[in-house]
Amino acid sequence: MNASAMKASPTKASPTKAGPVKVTTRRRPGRPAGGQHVVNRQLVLDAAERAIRRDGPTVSLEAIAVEAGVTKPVVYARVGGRAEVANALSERLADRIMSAVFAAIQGKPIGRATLVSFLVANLEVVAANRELFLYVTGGTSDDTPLRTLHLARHSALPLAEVLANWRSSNARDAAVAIPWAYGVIGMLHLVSLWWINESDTPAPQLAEQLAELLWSGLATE
Amino acid sequence: MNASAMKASPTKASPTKAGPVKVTTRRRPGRPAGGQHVVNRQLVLDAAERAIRRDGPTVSLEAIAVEAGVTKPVVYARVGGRAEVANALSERLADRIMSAVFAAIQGKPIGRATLVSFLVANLEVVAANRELFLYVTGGTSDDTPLRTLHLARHSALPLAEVLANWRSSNARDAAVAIPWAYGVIGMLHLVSLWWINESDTPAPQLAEQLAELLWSGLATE
DNA sequence: CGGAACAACTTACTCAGAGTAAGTATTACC
DNA sequence: GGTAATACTTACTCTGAGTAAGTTGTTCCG
Repeated sequence: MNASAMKASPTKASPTKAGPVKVTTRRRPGRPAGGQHVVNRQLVLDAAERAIRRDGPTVSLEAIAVEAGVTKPVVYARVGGRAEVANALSERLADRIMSAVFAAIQGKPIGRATLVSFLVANLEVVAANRELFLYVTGGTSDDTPLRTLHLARHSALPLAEVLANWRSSNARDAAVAIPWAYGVIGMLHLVSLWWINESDTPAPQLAEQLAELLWSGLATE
Repeated sequence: MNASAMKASPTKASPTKAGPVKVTTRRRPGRPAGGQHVVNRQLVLDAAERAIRRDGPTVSLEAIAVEAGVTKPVVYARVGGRAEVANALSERLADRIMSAVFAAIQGKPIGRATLVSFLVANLEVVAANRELFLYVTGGTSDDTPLRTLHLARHSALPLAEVLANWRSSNARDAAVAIPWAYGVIGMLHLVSLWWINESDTPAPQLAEQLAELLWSGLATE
């Protein structure tokens, strides 16, 4: 389909000089006046997000470039190839999750209620960034598993630190912190994937179920 | 008949590889005698696994076909495109994991020791199928997240059934079985990914750490 | 026994998208 | 005003997925 290539261009820089068409027409070559980039890394990534939300996880870099109002080499200059775009967006999503999480549990002591807040915040951010989540966890790149790890690390390491401190202050072995953190993030990862695709359980209820597993464990007595 | 000279060329002697001269001679066209396929679905998938182990998760379908001693359209006829190859291999890996798991916990009652056996079996199969694991969890296809779900489902649903029965027999709510199953599988998924890439903790020790989380939960007292 | 029909392939293509080399317009500097 | 630097675009190459058309041997029927 070539339609996607020409989709986002509103006007093809019409030669009629009817007026100052300030639309997101593609920049002309040449060094700009301000000495600054017109479309910086931030804006490219914003455009990438928009394109992903619109076209799903299979958007091409070309489409992202068009959405940003530039051409492919500019995307390469600002952020890099497909893998690096995905990595950058991974970090964005991880940061977004971490902000929501810390906002949700700020000041609270570690306990079951805090755990539920943590889980709900996670689920809600994923739900609000569905296409982005699918993009960074799948996409079309070669290194997906490594990027999954990359994304996970951004969530897991802060969590591991919290866990390690907490365990230490309770006089318990802190060596479990890292595997536990990856475990919890992995749990959230797959449950989120299942949830946004095949379940309509409300987030708080799902969080309660997960909290029951994580807080009390499987043991019945 | 114009090209009697090129008839005898066994293969194109792949220019890039200097590997094993195993190169199975490609079949000539024509209906075979037995009326059966010479290279069936099973053999194609075997070849795919071999190619993945040799070339890593980025093998092309072409390379898989060559490894199988056939050409691309045969691969398409037997198993399908890249996504379907990956799905089929996902099921293979999931079955392999499930066999190991059931062999490990057969007959044992559900308890902490059984949980550890379950986890160790999982980790060991993943470690023994490292490249395959990376292929099915990453690969290069469009639908990776959905295939991840596909792979996970093959492990999660049997587990969910076990959990549901166990919860019911203990007079506890069985509705948590499905989210818990996805949670446990997701935990194993990401921990495995982290483990085979960045950790050298022995499998039994890692399994113990995870078991501590899953069995007793985070609660300290 | 001699075709027509068919089955199982291979060859050779199309198509899309990632990544890059070369060209062009604009500004800055001396 | 001319030269260098800069910020782009155009236009390419290259790889790999997926497919259409051709080729060779087998079977079935008269």
